[in-house]
Parts: sequence; C-alpha cells; structure tokens
Amino acid sequence: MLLEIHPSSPVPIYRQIVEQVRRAVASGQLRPGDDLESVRAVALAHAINPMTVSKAYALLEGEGLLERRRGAGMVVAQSRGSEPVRERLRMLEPHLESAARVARELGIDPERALEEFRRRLGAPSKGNPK
Amino acid sequence: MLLEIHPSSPVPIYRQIVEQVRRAVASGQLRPGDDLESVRAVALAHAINPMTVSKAYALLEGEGLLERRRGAGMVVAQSRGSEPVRERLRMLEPHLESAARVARELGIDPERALEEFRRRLGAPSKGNPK
Amino acid sequence: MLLEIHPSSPVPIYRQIVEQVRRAVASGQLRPGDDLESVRAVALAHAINPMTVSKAYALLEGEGLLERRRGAGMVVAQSRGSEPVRERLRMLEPHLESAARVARELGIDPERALEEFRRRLGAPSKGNPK
Amino acid sequence: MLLEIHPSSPVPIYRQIVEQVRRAVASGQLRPGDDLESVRAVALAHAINPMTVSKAYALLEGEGLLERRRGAGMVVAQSRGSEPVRERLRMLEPHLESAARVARELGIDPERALEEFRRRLGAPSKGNPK
DNA sequence: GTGGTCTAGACCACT
DNA sequence: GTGGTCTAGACCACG
Repeated sequence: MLLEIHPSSPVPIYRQIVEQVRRAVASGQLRPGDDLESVRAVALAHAINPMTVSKAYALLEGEGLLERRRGAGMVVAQSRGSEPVRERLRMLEPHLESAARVARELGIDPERALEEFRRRLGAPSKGNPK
Repeated sequence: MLLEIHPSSPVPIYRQIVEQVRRAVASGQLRPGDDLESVRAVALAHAINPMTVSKAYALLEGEGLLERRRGAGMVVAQSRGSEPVRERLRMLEPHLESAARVARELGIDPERALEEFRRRLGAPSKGNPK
Repeated sequence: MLLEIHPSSPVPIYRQIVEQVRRAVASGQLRPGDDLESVRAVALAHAINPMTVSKAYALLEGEGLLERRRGAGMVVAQSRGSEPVRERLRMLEPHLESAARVARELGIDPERALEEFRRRLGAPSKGNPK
Repeated sequence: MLLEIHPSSPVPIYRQIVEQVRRAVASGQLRPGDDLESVRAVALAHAINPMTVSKAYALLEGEGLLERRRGAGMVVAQSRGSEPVRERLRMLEPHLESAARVARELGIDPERALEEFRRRLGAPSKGNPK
C-alpha cells in the first residue's frame, strides 16, 4: 500500500496514516491477512519518526482493524474486510457535506462546482490537498 | 450573517468563524460597510468563549477584511468586497480535491460520488459536517 | 481521584492509568462531568513523563470514556456513568479466573485460597502487586 | 503435563510456559526426573514457534528447575521437588492481591467477590483468562 | 493555564 | 528482524 503523507497539512501525520489505512481496508485494497509495511519502513520512506507511525498502528489495532503478529509486524484483522458500498458512502459523506457547504457559502453555481468535482475525481492527486 | 459552529469539530472554533466570514464576504453575502454581530452576541448565541470570537475578529482585522469602528464594533472593510468567481473557485478547490481524494481511496464510483455531491449542493446543511 | 502507579510493574504505566480510570468511572468514584487531574499534574505527582499520561488520556478519549474540553482539560463523558454490578463483575471476572487458575495449578486448598483472598479484600493495597 | 497457551494474552507465550512449569513442579504435578514434552511437540501442539518453547525451557534450565539430558530432552532437576504449602502460597499471593485490588477499585461487595472466586476455584478453566 | 504533536534516542520484549 | 515503552525537550494550538 502506498501512503501519501503531507507533513505540512493541519491534520496530524499519524491521523493521515490512520485514515488512509482505514479507507484502504474499506475499499478492499488491503485485505484480511495482508501485512502492512513495517513501522520502520514507513518511517524511513517518508522521513518521519517511527513513533509517529507506531502511534497510528496502535490506534488501528485499538479499533480492531489491525492485529499484531508478535515479532512479525501488523496484519489486517481477519474480521475486518472491505466494506459494502453503502458503508463506504457513509465514510465519504462528511467530506462531501463539508465541500458542499463551502460551495454554498461561497455562492458558487452548483453546476460549476460539480464540473470541478468531476474533473478531480478522475485525475490522481497533485500538490498539497487540504 | 448566520454562523454555524460545531464545537466538537476538529477544526478550532475561531477558525470556523474566520473561514465563514471570509466566505461570506467573498460571496457578497456580507458587503463593505456591513457590521458584524458583536463579540458578546456571537459568544452568547453559540455558548462559546468571547475570547474565541475576539481572536477570530482580530485575525480578520489583521488581514484587512474587517475594520474596527470605535464604539461600534467591526464592519467589513471598504476595500474588501466580493470576489470574482475565479477567486471563489480557488477558495473551494482544496475542499473539492480533499473530498475527491477520499472518494478515490474508498474506490467509490465517480458517478455515484457526483450524484451524492449534487444532492448536498442543493440542500441546506444537516447534522454535523466534518 | 488517586492513582497508584507501579513503575516496575510489567504492565505499562499508561495502561495502569487507563485501567484505574476505567474502574473509577465504572464504580462511580468518578462521575460524568468530573474533571480529571491535568496531564502535567499527574506527571509531576508520580514523576513520570507527561506524554505517558497523555497517551493514557488519549486512549480513554478514544473509547469515549473521557471528553476533551478544549483549553480546560479532560472530563468524564456525560454518556458514560457508573456501571451496574453485573457489568462490574464482568470486568473483575478475568482477574478472578486468572488467580483461580494459578491456585489450581499450585494445588492449593480452595478454602486456604479463599481465606487469603478474603484478607486482601479488606485491607488497602501495600507493596508492589503484580 | 498439559499446557494452556493463550496467544492473544498480553503475557508473552514463553512466560506462560515458564510459569506453568514452575507451578507444576511446585505442586508436585511434575516430579524430579519426569521428562517434559519436547520443544517440537509443544510447538506443534500449540501452533507456536519452537524458538519460543526453547526460550522458556532455557530460562527454566537457567534457574535450575530443569536439566538437559543429552539426546533425551529436558527433565525436572533432581534437586527441585515440590514446594511446601507456605511457599506455594507465596507464589499465589501477588495474583490474589492483584485481583483484590481490582475488586476494591470496582467497588464490588467483598462477599460477592469471594462467592465468585469460590465458584472458579472449583471449576476447570473455561474461555480466555487474562 | 490546558492538551497535542513530533523528534531523537535509548532500551526492552518477542519471534 | 518486528513493535512497544518511556524519556527529554521543543513547539504549537486552544481558551
């Protein structure tokens, strides 16, 4: 799995990791039994502190999404596979609502907002999203 | 102007205020010369600390969006009216990108995401957006 | 609330805190709305690192037992008051089972074990329990 | 001797083995000269790593409880038979103290706790003790 | 004043 | 090799 870390984002690094892993599992990109990159590997790859990664993994273990294999890293819990579309939409919802609220507050024409959104849905991320 | 405050949101209250005021000015909902609700009125209405409101207003004053009228509260600066559509789209952009990235990570069908987004663009906010 | 910290115990300090707070809430010793000692106060009182305390509080917040009052410390969540006896017994159960298993493995006469247990139920803790 | 291994327990597997063997010797269930199941047999039976079993045996050898019989596995040392009741009670003590402390913290009626404890002293272990 | 985040580095425990 | 724990200290954000 490929993590995207934005160190300058207001959302803390450990939380970026937590959320990306959650979504990777929900979407089926990570499956039960798959093992995650080691704490040290992630830390090295993104030039962040191992404890930051460890904190993210610990939270995910706490919510039952990951399991610790003693001496052998973390794996996706058997009990927590991908989520149905309905549930994934529920996870997306607050982000849509948030964006829609901003669009409304800015008085932006809905069709224009939709058009912009469509463009971004197709293309891979560039730059430093909020 | 009607503020929406979500005390449990991860985004700090003073920032919620700052951003909503910025957008209200950008969209023309608030116009040069309009005066804002007093610090105390806002604080009372939303059961938050007056210092928090004050901090938000101070920041907006610092960026030249508001001006302090002695004894008469804050008003929108004469120099800072509504923004052209192009600029408002620029303000919306990171929110769209963020939502789009989440949709992609969740493996949600773009058409489905657009449809949901359209629905929310039309309706007023409900519940507790991110 | 008075925490008992045993730094030399095999159970990590942050976990000792987590468990004692959980039980204090379950027993009604801490009630909804009560605020906890500040991170720094606890750290000072027990000569441990503030981050260790913070970690414990973060976990308790994560499980919904505590709430963060921004700028004003942590309080017991309104939604999480004391537990009925039945639930508290459930929390005690694994400890009883564990002790009973050891007694059985040691071939200790049940009446003798009960007698010893009775003695300890009455007296306050001394020394360094497991 | 029948080992009970709980891989998900917070207490490490090698330590579960060490302690159960210690108690089996102390109680006389294992006697001087008795031989233990081979590392491989234990590892296979409980689906754990042979190195883990080996580590436990090595520790027990280190403390003089077991002896290595070349080509014939480990046996209980001639010098280390069962312990007197007094000593076995000493081994049980921290477990009782620990359980009692939890009961006190939970505000559980001592008589109720004793009653529960009595029940468990009679019955064989079920489920997944701490 | 409150808690949160991150770093750097040490040491431990498990397999 | 793996992750866990703790420390010391810096800096930030919030009220």
